[in-house]
Amino acid sequence: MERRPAIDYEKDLNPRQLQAVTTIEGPQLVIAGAGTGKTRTLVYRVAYLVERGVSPESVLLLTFTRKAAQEMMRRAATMLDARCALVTGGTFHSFANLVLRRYAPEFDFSSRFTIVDRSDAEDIVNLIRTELGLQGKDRRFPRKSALVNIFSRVVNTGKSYEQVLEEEYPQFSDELEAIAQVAAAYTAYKQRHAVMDYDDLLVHLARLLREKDTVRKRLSNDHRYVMVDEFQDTNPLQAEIAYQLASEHRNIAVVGDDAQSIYSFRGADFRNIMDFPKRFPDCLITTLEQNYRSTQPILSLTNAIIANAREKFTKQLFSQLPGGRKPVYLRPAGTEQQAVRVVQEIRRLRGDGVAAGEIAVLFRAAWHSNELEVMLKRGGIEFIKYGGLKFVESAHIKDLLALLRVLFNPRDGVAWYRILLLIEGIGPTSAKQIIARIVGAGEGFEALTHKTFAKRKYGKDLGALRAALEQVGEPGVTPTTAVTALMDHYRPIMEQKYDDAHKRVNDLASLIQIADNYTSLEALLSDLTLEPPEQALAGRAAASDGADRIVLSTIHSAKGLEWHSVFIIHLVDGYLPSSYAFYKTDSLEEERRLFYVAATRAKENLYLSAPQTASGNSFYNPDIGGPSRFLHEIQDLKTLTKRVN
DNA sequence: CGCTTCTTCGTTTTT
DNA sequence: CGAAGAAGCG
Ligand SMILES: Nc1ncnc2c1ncn2[C@@H]1O[C@H](COP(=O)(O)OP(=O)(O)OP(=O)(O)O)[C@@H](O)[C@H]1O
Repeated sequence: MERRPAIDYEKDLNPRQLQAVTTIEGPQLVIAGAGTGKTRTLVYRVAYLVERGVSPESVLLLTFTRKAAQEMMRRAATMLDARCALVTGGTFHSFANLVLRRYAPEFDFSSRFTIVDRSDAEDIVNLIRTELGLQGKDRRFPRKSALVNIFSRVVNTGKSYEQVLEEEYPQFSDELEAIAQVAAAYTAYKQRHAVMDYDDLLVHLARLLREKDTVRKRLSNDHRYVMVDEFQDTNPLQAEIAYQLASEHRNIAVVGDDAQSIYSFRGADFRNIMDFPKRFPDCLITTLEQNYRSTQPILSLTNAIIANAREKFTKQLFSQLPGGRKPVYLRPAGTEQQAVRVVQEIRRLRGDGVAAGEIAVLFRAAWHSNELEVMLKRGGIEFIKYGGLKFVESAHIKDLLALLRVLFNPRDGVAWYRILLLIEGIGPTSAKQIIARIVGAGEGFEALTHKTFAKRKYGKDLGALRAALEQVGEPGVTPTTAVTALMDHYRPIMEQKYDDAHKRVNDLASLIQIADNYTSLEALLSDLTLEPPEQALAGRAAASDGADRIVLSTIHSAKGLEWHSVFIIHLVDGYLPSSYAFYKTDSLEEERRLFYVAATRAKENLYLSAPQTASGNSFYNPDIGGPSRFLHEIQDLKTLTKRVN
């Protein structure tokens, strides 16, 4: 076992952190501002537990976002010795997936379920909507994306359909009954076809814990120490899961910052964090005020940003890090000049020896970096972009994945639908008939060569499909073998379908690379949905993995991370805050917190860029105007920042 | 079934 | 403005 120097807890932690780390029994809440060492407290606590003989597998670390989960698990793994790499954890969704693979049969669900992403969910809902004949020319029925949104809102907020419709979709409140009907059919479909959407993972896990006492006891006893990072981002469903997991021992430590709550759109409420002490009146509450990430000039600005929030628990932070430069305030003439300016500044930082991986550009919405990306490419600067069209969302990858999915779960109706529509001569009607035989009549692959279909003009193609699937489907195939074989089947189809097939072939090849890291098809498929390679498609082929590159990220995805130098671009009313939030107080408050999260990512350098003119999304372009109101409202902006051209 | 043409509608963030 | 959906034709 690799030896690392013993941890000196008293040296590495301040007294309050130390108390939180060494209090290992019972409930506790750490509520503290950005960069005060909340995650550090958690990972030291992991080491402390393991050092005292707690088995690492019984320590469970959970959080909502993938990036924060990765960061948390990565930091935990570097502690103490190799044992710390064995702690369980990740996102709530990935944990739910693991548990449900084992316990789904408890509620009559197949363990070999596949996980559907948003676009699959929309496709299913669309099928149902057509089948139920709910669209009419004079009828204003929600489109598929709205329906899926509504369903998800209901699940994540715990509100009723009635309430969600009234509050968020008043234009559809007449359709309550029909919407509920679609929802019921959607649920039935998912059970019949053994598929779960993202929300189902949480719903089913919560239900399992709530209703199956023996399972709850067992899981709770398996995970004697439950810890949740970024607790302000958990919604009621996730909070319930955490509480149930701790039900047998009450060893639950949660850390969070109400000022960084930015996921209300999926049911998180920053006030929820205050429910913890209500539920556990005897809990230890730790607050932290010293920031160890940023220099004082940056902190003075971020304190000023959050000071304008209406409601907040956390206090002013201070830093003892030496030196530091004032945040730079840029006012480029337009968005193109902004991109040029940022590239220029990045070059300067690189010249000064700042590593590329220590530089990040943050923004509100994925498309805000489009211009900058062009400029960076032109300048030969490599970058990683988080957000935007992902590798697994491109049509050809989805096609190939559909083939893998039916191999793993032959009942997966959406996957079949996608595969069948690729065949010339098969449209929605034939596809449904064929699927009815495969799944409904339980015939499996054999249905593909059933005499009804064999004599139709696409009979030969169905036969070839069956042969391809059966050839791979031998027990014990490795994911690599499966992907390679199905790629041989799919490639000619792709070449016929897409003009730019020669480019797409590279992506299929990267899928083989990815598959190489897996030993089971289940793990490959689950990961590709739950933790897909999040790099946008564009950069994939060019960039060698692990290379040190500039990061472009949405603010949401930057949560929990830190960089030496951070740029926040498009600090313009209409972008940040998003014009969508202008007229809702709560949303505006959340937009401010978003700005706060972005600014608190910076260790040494912070650049704020507010272009003087910014054309919005061309058509829907209201109120995009001056610098962000969150800059305006800061009284001492002039002294807190350095204006540079 | 697969194609074209016309109309309508919503617009952000994540798993 | 662009995507989704309705409608119509061969
Ligand atoms: N007591 C300490 N001594 C030295 N460095 C510390 C201490 N506490 C935290 N740090 C460092 O400060 C930085 C921020 O810590 P950490 O990421 O744990 O904060 P956080 O509270 O989780 O922040 P956020 O809420 O913004 O994600 C890290 O680089 C961490 O190593």
